[in-house]
Amino acid sequence: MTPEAVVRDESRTERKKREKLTRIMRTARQLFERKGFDATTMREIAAKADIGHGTLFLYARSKEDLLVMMFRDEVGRAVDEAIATVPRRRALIDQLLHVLGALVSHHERNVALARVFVKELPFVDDTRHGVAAFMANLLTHMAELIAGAQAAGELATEPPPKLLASNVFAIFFSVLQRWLGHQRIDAAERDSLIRARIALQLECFRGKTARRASR
Amino acid sequence: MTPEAVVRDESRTERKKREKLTRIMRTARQLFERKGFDATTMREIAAKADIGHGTLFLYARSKEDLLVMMFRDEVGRAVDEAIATVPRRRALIDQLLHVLGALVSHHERNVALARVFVKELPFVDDTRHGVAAFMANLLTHMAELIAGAQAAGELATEPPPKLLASNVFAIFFSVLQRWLGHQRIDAAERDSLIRARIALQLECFRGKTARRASR
DNA sequence: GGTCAGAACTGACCGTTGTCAGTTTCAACC
DNA sequence: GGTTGAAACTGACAACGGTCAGTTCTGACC
Repeated sequence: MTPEAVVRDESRTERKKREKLTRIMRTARQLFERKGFDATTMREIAAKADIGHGTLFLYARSKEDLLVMMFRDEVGRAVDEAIATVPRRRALIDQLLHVLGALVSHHERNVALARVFVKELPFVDDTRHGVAAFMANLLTHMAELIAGAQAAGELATEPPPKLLASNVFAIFFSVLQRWLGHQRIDAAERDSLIRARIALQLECFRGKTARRASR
Repeated sequence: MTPEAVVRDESRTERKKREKLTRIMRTARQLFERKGFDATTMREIAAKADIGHGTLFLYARSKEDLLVMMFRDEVGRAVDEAIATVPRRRALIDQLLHVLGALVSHHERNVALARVFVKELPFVDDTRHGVAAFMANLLTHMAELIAGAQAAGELATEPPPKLLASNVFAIFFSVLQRWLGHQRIDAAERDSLIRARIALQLECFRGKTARRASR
């Protein structure tokens, strides 16, 4: 099924819905970025998107939901690009940080909005927007990088890649939460913490070559 | 300074404030537990605590804040007790799970409230209630358990205990978020995930005896 | 092209949280 | 015990998010 076919198959209703959603997302992005999350009202977004404000709640269950949908799109694209440009023949940790760094970079563009996103992320209802799919995609690719390092002998083969990827992401995410949360740490400390703590999880499983060299 | 001295030094204003806070917390706990978080209103809490509802906002910046204050107290006590009863001469992971398990047990009493708490925890303003102190306390004691295992030769001495404790907690917390968040996993899966993933972080640093035995 | 079921849409409405200008209470000092 | 400045308190108020009964649109079928 080509994209054209998809578009052609679309009924008028479906096309209008899609266009409306696009309009909503663009408007929301503009307002959230210009005025901030709290200062933007759902009524305002609806008015600027030229729909009744009740309609807006058919597309996003809540204001937070709207922001998560928006971020999921943007962050998803950023991560996809980062995955496509992972440097080959580099240490595993640098490859992982290449991907996770893309996430950080995106969040750095607007810390206040990122805070809301990161706060909601673990709690959104995944049946609506594809947050679960986004996470699954990210973890799968991280697991592939890990499996690659295992195949190359950089890492011991015992730990299941998926489980290790989950741990690495959990560690990363906790630093992200700390950065965006109450404890105001600066960018430098954030980055060095991310590296040090992920290294602590990977280090132990360093391949036999690496381990012998270090002892 | 004995507690009596503290009480004696207290002015009438200060005593009334303290009593009012106690009354607020007790009332909030009752209502939150009976009716749930959303169904309880700030006006209702204020009325039952016999204060103007504007006053309530002098004691808790928001409704979420109120819940966090309440949980911080309860969970703090639960953790302190767990720390005091850590089994000696057991594997490190069992000791850590003894403490973290106390947290889980408490949250199991009311999952809906725990969800709000866990969602807010990384983002509360730590200058008000002692959330930062609570976390510092927990991480310090976890680090002590780790240092103990290192001294006993159960664990390699390279990893800084504090850093390792942070990682263990991050991993634990991510499973907690997943349990309370969108992906509904059951208690059994939650517990086995917690154990497996923390083991993955600790395993690598198993002391020389243990490592030799396992190879 | 007429009919109809259901999907999409709307805005008046509700109850909420959180604010703030004005009021009361308090303790320290004369 | 009178004065006073500040801290604690209050509830009318504003503005918001979210709901839902009623309305409009749409496309499938005869």
